[in-house]
Amino acid sequence: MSGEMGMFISYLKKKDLKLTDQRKIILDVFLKTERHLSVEDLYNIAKKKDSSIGQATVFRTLKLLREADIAKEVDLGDGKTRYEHKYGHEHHDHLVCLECGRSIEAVDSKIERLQDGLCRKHGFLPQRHKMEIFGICKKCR
Amino acid sequence: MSGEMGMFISYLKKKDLKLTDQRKIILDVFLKTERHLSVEDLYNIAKKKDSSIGQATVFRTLKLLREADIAKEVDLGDGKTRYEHKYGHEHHDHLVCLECGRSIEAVDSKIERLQDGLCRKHGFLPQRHKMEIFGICKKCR
DNA sequence: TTGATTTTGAAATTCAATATCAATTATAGC
DNA sequence: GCTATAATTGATATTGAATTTCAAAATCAA
Repeated sequence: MSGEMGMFISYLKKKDLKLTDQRKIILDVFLKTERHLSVEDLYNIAKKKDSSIGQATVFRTLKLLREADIAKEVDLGDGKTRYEHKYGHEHHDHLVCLECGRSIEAVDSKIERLQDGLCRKHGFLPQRHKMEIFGICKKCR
Repeated sequence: MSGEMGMFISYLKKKDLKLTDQRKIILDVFLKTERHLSVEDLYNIAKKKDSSIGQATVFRTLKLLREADIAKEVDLGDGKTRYEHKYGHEHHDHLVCLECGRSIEAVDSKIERLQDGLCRKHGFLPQRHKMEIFGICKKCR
């Protein structure tokens, strides 16, 4: 069992929620996919494992995964909310190209540390954050 | 005439767009309002100045103002896109409280500098960015 | 095993974002 | 000022992601 599955089980226990087959399959598939997934994307992949899984469940499970700090919301500026898992990934920001739509994952641990400091200065307890820079990428310039 | 109006006129000229009464009124009202405004919010305010102004025009004008770098998109996590003007404001991030919904504007020039550096390192030309930290504010803790 | 409670999936609903289109308006060139 | 051309407008319709609904099914503590 992966660490993420353990985190999820703990989270569900804490909230008096149940561990269902659907939730297990959705998390499993989610962790194995290295992409920014919309609800529909993940639904299409999960369906292959268990054709009875519905979109609503995927939607609800992604919300739970975000609360459990296993998933991260990403906005690529196309009007759909996308998710990525945190498994095996350092913190990173997204540089989203307005020309080709591709996104680069850029890491800077200093930024995160400064963000935490900023929160502390305001007595604010951070839970998650969203950070996307939109512009033109190297190739499109 | 404010600097912003000048910026807007230049932008419109560059794009071969026209300066209309509606656009002037919408920008004027937008600059005078110190709040995070949804399209509907701004529509309701602008309507008082000129009751013939339609939502669609407000929506389209806000888009133009963002392109002209006069407006900034803000996500307060309630599913509506909001806008704030940049007039008289330093760059700032938003700390959005998940309990009470209020948002704190927090400034850290170091973060912005690091972000620019990050972009440069990836050959990326930044145009705008979105940065919101969600958590619990001082009062709600 | 039981029973209270949660979960599920199909379908319906909501609602912000966006497109449509005929009428109106801005502006460059005469 | 006029005219032609292209852009703009606002009411309305449409889209589509996000969310809710609800009866049937599944979970799990006792």
